Amino acid sequence: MSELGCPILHLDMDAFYAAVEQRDNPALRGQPVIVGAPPNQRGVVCTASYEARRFGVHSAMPSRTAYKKCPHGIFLPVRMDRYQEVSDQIMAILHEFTPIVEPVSVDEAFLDVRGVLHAWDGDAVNLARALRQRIRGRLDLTASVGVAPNKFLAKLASDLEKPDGLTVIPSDAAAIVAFLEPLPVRKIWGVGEVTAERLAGVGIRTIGQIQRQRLPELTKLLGEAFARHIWELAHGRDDRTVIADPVPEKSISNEETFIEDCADLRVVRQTLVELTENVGRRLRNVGRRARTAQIKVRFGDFKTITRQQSFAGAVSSDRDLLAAALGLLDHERISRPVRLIGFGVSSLVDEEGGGEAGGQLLLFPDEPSVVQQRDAALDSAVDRLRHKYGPDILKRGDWRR
DNA sequence: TCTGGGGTCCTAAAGCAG
DNA sequence: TCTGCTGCTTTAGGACCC
Repeated sequence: MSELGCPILHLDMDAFYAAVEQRDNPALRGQPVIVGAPPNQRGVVCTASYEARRFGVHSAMPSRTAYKKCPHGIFLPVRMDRYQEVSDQIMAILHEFTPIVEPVSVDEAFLDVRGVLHAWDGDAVNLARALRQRIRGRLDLTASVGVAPNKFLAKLASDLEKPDGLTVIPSDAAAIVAFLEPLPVRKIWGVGEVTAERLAGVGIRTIGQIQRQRLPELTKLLGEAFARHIWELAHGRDDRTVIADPVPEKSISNEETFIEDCADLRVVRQTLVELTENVGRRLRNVGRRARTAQIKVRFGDFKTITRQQSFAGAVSSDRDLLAAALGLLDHERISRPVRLIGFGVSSLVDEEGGGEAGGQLLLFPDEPSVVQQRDAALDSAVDRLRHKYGPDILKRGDWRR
């Protein structure tokens, strides 16, 4: 657990996507705004404004269901670029308060403020108030903030008085245990539907019941590592630190759900080609190579399979990625309609170097092969064209292995 | 009845090597 | 040569998060 008196802040923007839309277009203020898939298509709600939530609409709900609950709702598409832009402005403001900021997502961050409290009379609540005021003043958006001795409690706190809330959990171990006692197990970060069901199966529904449970019993149910983790959290103990350095991505993927299940394998293949090219472009953009490629296929009944392949070395060319993607797909001999197709890469290494297995096997290790040089030049030219004129400027023809 | 997309992390099984 | 053990890696799947 972080030392008592060294508080951590968790900032969570209120209904972020919807709030940005309402701010950018004042005509939407006070309206039930629902950001996500259109109501007549497959897809879910990303964010609902508080006006829409009053009708029972919430994130992750199918858009069709949201429409039934709130037929007069204003459905808007996700404008991720815009939210990312506003997110950058928020993170810049957070950095005005402390250098130790860990973004969790576009609308959430942890702050370690122990080194800057002297400027706020030693009181993190003063800092938190100023932080919320500055975000509201400059960006016209509201945020909820939790102040607590560790990350888990700070996150829990920020959620308690949404929207526009400021909640403090003091550093008193006994008070913390008592505070957690009546809360449902789902409030523990990492306990989702499945784990909650499993716990309910042995009569555990509140955090207090976990506190009173013997660790070996919990281990039988959830496994060693996970049981200990949630047992510690249930007692309000969490020693994870706020990490300011951005962690490089460990995988890159792209997937698409068809508007209707697709029985035409040629369409599935063509979609896979486009997804793979997109992943390849992003991979090269961040200057990395992949050692593993994976396809994902979801069928009409929601059964999902993944198939993966490791490369002898690390690759980043469309030629290598497409060969892997289509090879994996063809190997499956798919004979029923496909709901979703996806492609992803993992085990990423830096473009140059990457260890002894970082590059591909070469006849002359000091210089890339002619084929590799040609592929890299081609990919680079295509990437530049697509960056300039959009992703649809070039379409690959009949791609064969 | 409906269930997106992009990630991370964990687990279990299987294959392989010492 | 066979068997058991252990540890590592790969693969597949699943839970969870926003």
